[in-house]
Amino acid sequence: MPELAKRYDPKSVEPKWYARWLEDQDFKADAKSAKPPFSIVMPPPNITGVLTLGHVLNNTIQDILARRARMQGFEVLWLPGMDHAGIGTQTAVEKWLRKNEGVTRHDLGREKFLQRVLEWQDKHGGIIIDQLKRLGCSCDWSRQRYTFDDAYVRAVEKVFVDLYNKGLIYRGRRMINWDPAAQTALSDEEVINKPQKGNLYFVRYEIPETIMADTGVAVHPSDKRYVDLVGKHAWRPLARQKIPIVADAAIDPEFGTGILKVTPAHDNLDFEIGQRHKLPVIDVLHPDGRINCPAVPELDGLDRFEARKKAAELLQDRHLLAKTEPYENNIGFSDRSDVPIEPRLSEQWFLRYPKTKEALAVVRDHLIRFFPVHWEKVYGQWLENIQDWCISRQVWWGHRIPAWYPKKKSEVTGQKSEIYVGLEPPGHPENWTQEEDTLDTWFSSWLWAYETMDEETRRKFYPTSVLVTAPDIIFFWVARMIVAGLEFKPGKSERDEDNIPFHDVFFTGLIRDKQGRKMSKSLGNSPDPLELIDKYGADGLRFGLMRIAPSGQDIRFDEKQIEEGRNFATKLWNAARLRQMHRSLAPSEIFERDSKNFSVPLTAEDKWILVRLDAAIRAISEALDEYRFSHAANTLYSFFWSEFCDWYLEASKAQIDSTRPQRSATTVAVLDLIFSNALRLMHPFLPFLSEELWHGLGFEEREQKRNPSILFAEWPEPFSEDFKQRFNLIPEAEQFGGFLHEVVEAGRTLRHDSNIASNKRIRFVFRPATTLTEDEVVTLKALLNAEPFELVSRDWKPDKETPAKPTRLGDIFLIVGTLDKQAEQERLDHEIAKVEVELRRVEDKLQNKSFVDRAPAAVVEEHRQRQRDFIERLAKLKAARERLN
RNA sequence: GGGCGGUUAGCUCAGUGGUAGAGCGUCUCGUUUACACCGAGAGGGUCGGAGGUUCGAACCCUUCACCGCCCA
Repeated sequence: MPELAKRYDPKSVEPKWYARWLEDQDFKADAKSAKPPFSIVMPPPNITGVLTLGHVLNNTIQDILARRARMQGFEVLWLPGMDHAGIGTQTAVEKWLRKNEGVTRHDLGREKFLQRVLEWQDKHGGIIIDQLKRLGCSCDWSRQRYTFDDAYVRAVEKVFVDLYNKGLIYRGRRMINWDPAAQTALSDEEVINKPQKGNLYFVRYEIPETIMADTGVAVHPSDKRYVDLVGKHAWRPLARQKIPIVADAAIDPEFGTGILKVTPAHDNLDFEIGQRHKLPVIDVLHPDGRINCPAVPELDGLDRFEARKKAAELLQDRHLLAKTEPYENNIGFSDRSDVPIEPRLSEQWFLRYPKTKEALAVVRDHLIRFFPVHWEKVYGQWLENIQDWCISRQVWWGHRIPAWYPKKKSEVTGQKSEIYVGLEPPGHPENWTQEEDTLDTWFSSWLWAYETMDEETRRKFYPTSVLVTAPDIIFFWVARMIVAGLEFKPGKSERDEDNIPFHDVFFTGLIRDKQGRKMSKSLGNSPDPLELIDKYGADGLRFGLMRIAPSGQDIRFDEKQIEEGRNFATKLWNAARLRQMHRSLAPSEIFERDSKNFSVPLTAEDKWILVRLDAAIRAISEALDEYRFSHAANTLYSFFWSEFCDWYLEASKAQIDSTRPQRSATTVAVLDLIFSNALRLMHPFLPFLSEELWHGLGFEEREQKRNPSILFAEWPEPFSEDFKQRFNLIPEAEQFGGFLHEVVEAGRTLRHDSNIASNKRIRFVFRPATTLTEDEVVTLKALLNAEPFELVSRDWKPDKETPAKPTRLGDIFLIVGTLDKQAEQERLDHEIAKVEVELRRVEDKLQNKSFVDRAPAAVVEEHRQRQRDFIERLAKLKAARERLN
């Protein structure tokens, strides 16, 4: 084993190992393997996207799951890929073209424009894949997929054709959400409701710019004020015309005047009212949101928001506007372009969702488990109120809808639809025009869980084990994938459990900035993960992020926490260096010897750290089983740093120097056992550094026969009962270790309170209440930096001015020349006060008869023990205080 | 309006009925040959409010307040 460099440098470690893993094809999944399968499909990032902290969070979690599963002996497939992101990519390219060439996509025409998008994709696409590699993602890159792969496109088209033939996809003229900026229809899920301050125009001329499209006036049927008016007509003031007054139960008599003008073409509710009363539908908007109404020249051509003001003015001028009141209501905004959505009547393609009942059932019955579980309810509510999905987009960059319309109507005969839908274009293509629209990007990604796999891969790895995603796409993607799995049945049987896309879904939190704001490009509050990797290493970034990623909560990001991740990596590195300094001491195999009769005398510290390791293994495994990543990371952190480094490693220095060879050999063996387990526990979180140290400390030769990489080392298991018995690893051993540490802490407090620097050797006297072994004395001496460390008998009495502290193993005294009497008095008074408070609380409890009678005996005994401890401690403290007088 | 989270130390958060915790920050001391990206020590909280259940509540129940998210 070569000597480890003095300082940890991620840059010289991380690329080296990633290249090696790729070279050895360690991430490649073998569909023919006999091992049990574990699979994840990556939520595909956008082809032109760059790595964000959200990706880092999401993919680190997936990598942790994949790496741990590999160590647990699963055949692991982590399938990566990318999404074409229809509207997003098209908008980006359009923007670039407008800025740099001053042309629109319409100037270029469909074919040329798509050519430009492809060029753009080749130039900017796939950057994120390299970034994921820098993060350490152990994906099977040989299976990387794209929603525009030929086979994938074919699959999307086939699904469309099949659903059409089943009657689940249809074309219809309906109210849809129109995005005037992107100029396309959107699905309901792509509309975000935001409260907006607006004006309420009386009589409820809330949006006066579309007043020309009003085709009726409605009141509530039981509204006495207006009941006489029903059936009569009113004059529409702009584009003057007679319109009917109707009664409809949907009107809220309390709202405004209780009279509603009905604009069927531009409001969902109005459309429904219009349908009920057979009111005409007049569309007065251009697709880009400008008014289209030559009958009112003052408004025609104006933008919808300018038109609103102008229309109010016109009404005002004609004395038709009673009043305006400020008023707040929810306005739908486009998730894509963040402009207000315009409800609009339009001819679009829709999907009537199949298998909604089944989709509800598989989650309700926990065939699919959600983590955290409360997302089940959100999912259920969406499915129960589901509306048909508008799947067509007036966008060019996407999967073109495989539908054709006849050029001449006369050629069409019979009642059969005039539309041809099929995988292949119709015969005599010259007589047909293909549908211009493309499909919603989510209509392609809902097949992602299985269309990314070939037959053989699917047989082995579908359904996937777990999906890791952010909760904001629970409807867009998670729910629709479940529906797709149940409808298209890609599994090995017809049964639901073979067709669900995943068994578990883990929802991550959203990453927010320090102030709790969402990260966004416009706020510029999103740090570049690549810069963070440069600064702190990928391991540092991963570990730092995992420690603050609670399940089910949003995450407040603070770079400080990534710094802590880096610090932990450095701590690990340096601890390994300490072990390596003693590399002349051959690794011992005492823990591997199988004979039940074999045993070595372990010190209290040895036993203590081994019990703590056992607890850490247990806690980390349990936490990971429940997707509690921050809990696992924090357990690792405190075990390795606060327990192993702070106590055992320090104590081991004295033991390694022992003149008894067996003692130092045993210490080395314990050190190695801890390192071996800790490195393996850390590997999913810190893949690079754990691999580096696995080799640096020589574990690749000692523990692994088949594959030298830690990637395939065995995931640590809690100790067997046998093992614990053999080495006497019992709770009492752990407790005793804690008592020893209490002595050290007491001594250090005395030292500090007497202003003696920790590096100064000083005389301590210990008056034990129990027998200590030689090893324990050596340990105490070393940890206290005592010289000398004197053991005295029970009748030893300290000088008047000797600071003392009682502990459960005995009393410790610091021997100083002169004592700061006042400071010592203050210290003792403070401590006495604290113990008195504690004692009073325990005694109050014990004096409560119902507590003693009704609480479990063990709890009562525990309190009695505490009472005895406090009384003894108090007596000693008071005696020490007396001496000072 | 309906639903879901949250409210614990200055900050970020753990803590599923029995001694209130961690990291960071603060204060004091220290470069003892693993580590100053470090070590040692200290201070700091009536667990959002009010009721209730219980021998015992940060934790369970009811209710209120405030913050955030989703749906209508």
